[in-house]
Parts: sequence; structure tokens; C-alpha cells
Amino acid sequence: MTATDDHIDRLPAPALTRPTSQAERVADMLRTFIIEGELAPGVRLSEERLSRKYQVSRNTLREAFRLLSRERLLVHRMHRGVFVARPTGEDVRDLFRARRALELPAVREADRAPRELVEAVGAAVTEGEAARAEEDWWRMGSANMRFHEALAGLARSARVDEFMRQVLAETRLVFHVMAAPKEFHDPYLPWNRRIHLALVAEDTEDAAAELTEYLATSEEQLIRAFDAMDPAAET
Amino acid sequence: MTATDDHIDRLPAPALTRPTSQAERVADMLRTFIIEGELAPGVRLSEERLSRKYQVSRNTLREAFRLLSRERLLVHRMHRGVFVARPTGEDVRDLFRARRALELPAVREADRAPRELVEAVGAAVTEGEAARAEEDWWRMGSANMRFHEALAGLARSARVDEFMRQVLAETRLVFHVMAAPKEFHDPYLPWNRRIHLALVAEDTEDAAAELTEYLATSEEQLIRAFDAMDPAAET
DNA sequence: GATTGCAGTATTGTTCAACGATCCAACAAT
DNA sequence: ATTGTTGGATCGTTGAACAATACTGCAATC
Repeated sequence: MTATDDHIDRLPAPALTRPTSQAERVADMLRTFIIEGELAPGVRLSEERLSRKYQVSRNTLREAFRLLSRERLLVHRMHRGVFVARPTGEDVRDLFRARRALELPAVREADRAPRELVEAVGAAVTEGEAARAEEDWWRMGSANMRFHEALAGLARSARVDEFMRQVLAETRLVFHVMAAPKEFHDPYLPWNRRIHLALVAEDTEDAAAELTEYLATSEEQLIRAFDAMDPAAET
Repeated sequence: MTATDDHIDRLPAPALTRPTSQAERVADMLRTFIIEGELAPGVRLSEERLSRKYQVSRNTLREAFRLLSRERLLVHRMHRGVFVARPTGEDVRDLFRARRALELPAVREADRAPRELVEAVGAAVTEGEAARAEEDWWRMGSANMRFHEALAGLARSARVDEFMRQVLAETRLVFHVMAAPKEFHDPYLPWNRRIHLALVAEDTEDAAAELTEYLATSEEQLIRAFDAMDPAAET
């Protein structure tokens, strides 16, 4: 190793472009379709038709299915096939218990977290406000998800981050179960801002209190919407 | 539905014996081997040899691999195969951050949890003490895992429970990375009992304080052991 | 009329053999 | 010592095949 090799140390970054398998690519597509609601909860995904449509073998497709069912976006029923997950009211309760477990302690620790993590929270709120100004409800929903992802991120654990992403993806499914009015996220935007301001002010207890209330309200609203739903639809 | 159908309502339970696929059975075997240390961290699992050994096709085996890599027990490297995960020092820190995020808030909420969940904590401690009396170190380790699983269980979320199980399984791998002396769990047993007693007394803050100290001590010990390890072994 | 029994059909579960793609170790060339 | 090349091993993916299971509809039964 000569002195001229120092160039290398100064290079951009360890290129994160890890090779991706075909199964992962198919899974990425399906994940998008599911989260965006193009594949409605409960529909069955036929192996034969999908493998023909996306030009992959059944084996490869099944591998993609496995990736997605580990994220709870698909459910696999023996000899019956895979279906887009259809969260129940109980799932909603469970999801919110999980979110409380993840988000609240993270917020309480916020004063020990590096500044840029708090800034990520603020950025998500700002993004949400911008989306609202343009009445882009889908983007607003995404920003709201990122807001909560950023909150959990304050715990600074990669594993917690990943778990949180799964929980939020599932939460998103919930909105599709009931034809969700886009304005669902709307009332929560100012709440997000308040939480962020409390974090910046390092008043973590205030932030936690706001978040507690937020979660309770949001959960209650979702549960109400579920109970109002036609139970027969839960085939 | 006639009146005589009431028998059905009185039947034992919804038999949870869901049909299990071949891939799941293989995954179960491998999981046991990994957690018990028969498959050391870092070793590569050859598709061809394993498929011959367990009389399943390569495709089915790959299905099992996917299941285990979602639990982070195996890592999949493109075109190189799957390997038993080999947690690093950074992983240990991450695991403990995750455990703090999960266990501490669960403990703080313990006064709102049903009694049987607290009893599950006590049962795990008792089991650990019994195992120690018999000098069954492996059983003692298992009991310790169940203790922490029970703590996280106080949050009453199925998703949190599953996440915690994964975190604990990985933690178990950590012990295999460094040829762990069986006495590793030993000093922690009295601690577990103190935490349980605090829970029974509904002194959740005391329990949380003890647990915080416990986790800090345990993490520090593991990190020290990691740093003392031959770095060359981390190929 | 409701339940049960029994086809036939469609779909999934699993296997197998094959081929291209990629990695890796060993060697040769500079 | 570094770089290019080669060959073997293993993975990624495919397509076809057969077995196992679930679903549908209809006939038989009470």
C-alpha cells in the first residue's frame, strides 16, 4: 500500500448498491401495490397468474411471497394460497400497543439523542404541512408515517427501526380495510408539530403526554370506524 | 343450527394444530440447532448437502432459509449462500437498545397488566432457580430468556412479543459467538427475583430501576467479552 | 329442506434436472 | 506485489411434472 492510495479513503462512501435478487424485485413491486392499495386487503394472489404476469417462475414468486408474509403484508394459508392481509379490529389494538411501546420511550429519551434525529422529526412534519397545502393526501399520509418512524428512530436501534417500519406498513393497510377518507390524517398534523416543538424544547415529558393523547385518539377513531363496518365484509 | 349443536360450543378449544409445511419443519430443526449452538455462528449452510441430508429439495430448503433469515438467525449473501449469523459488538449494543425500548416501558406499565402476566414472570424466575440448583446451565439460560420474554409480555402486544422473541434468540447467538462460560447468567438470577418482587409489590419504578441497572451491567459484560475476543476471528 | 357423501376440478406443495451467473481460490503474467 | 485469467463449486432461476389438498356442485339421504 503506497501513499497514493489515500485517494481511496476519500472516496464517496461504501456503495450501498447491494445486488438484488429477482424475488426481491418482485416483492418490492407487490409491496408498493399493497401499501398503495392497488391490491385490496383480502384478495388472493394466484401463483400461476402472477408468475406469468411478471415473467418469473412460480418458485421465484413464492420466494417473494415469503418475503412479504414475513412483513405481515401477506398471509399464507396452507394449500389455499397467499392473501393480502386483512387487519382486524384486534390487530388495530395490537398495533397501537406496539406503537406505544416503541414511540413513547423513544420520545422520553429524546434529550439524549443526537440533534439530527430530532431534526428528522421536524422534517417529516414540514413535509406533511407542505403536502397538506397542496391537498396531496397520499403524500400527507406518507409524511405522517415518516413522522412516527422518526419518533421511534430516537431510540437509535436499527432493529427497533425495522420493527417500526413493519408496524407502520401494517397500519397503512388498516386504512385500506375501510375505504379511508383521505382527511383521516388531517386533524393530526398540528399535533405532530406540537410534539416536535416539545422535543426541540427538550420537554420530553410534554412530548410524551401529547403523543399519548394522540395515539389514544387515533386508535379510538380507527376502532370506531372498524366497528361501524359491515361485519359481513370480514369474510 | 339446532339446539343440539351446543355440544360444539363446549368443545376443548380451537385446535391450534395448523397444518405445517415441510419447509417449516426443516426451519424448526435448524433453528434448534442454531440456538443450541450445534451450528456455530459464521458457518455456511450448503444447499446441496443439507437438502440431501434432510431429504428435501433445494427449493424447499431455500424456503426454510428464508424463514430463518427473517429471524436474523441466518444471513443471506447473494450468490454465496446462507450463513449462521455472527453478531458483532455493534449488534450487541443494538440488541440492548431494543431490549431497553421493549422491556422498560412494559415493566413501568406492569400495574395495569393482568395478574397472570406478572405470575409468568415469577414462574420464569422460579424455573431459573430450580435449574441452578441442578446446575443445569442450559436450562438456566432458557429460563432467563423466558424471564425477559415475560417482562416484554407485560406490554400485551402479540407483535411486541414476537419481536422480543427474535431479539432474545439473537441474544442467545451472542453467547455462542464467544464460547460463553455457562456462569454468564449466574449473577443475574437474584436480580431477576428482585425485579419480580418489585412487580408483585406494584413498585414499578423500583422494578424499572433494577432492570435498567441489570441491562447496563449485562451489556457491559458482553461488550467487554467481545472486545477481549480475537478480532481476527471476525472474518 | 338441510345435511351428508362423493365426484371432478382448480390450485397449491414439492420435487427434479438443467443452465446461466457469480464467487472464489489458484495460478500465470506483468 | 499487483493484476489478469482460468476452472470448479455453488447459487439463482427456470419449467415441467406429480402429489396433496381445498373448493364446487350435485346427488343421495334423513
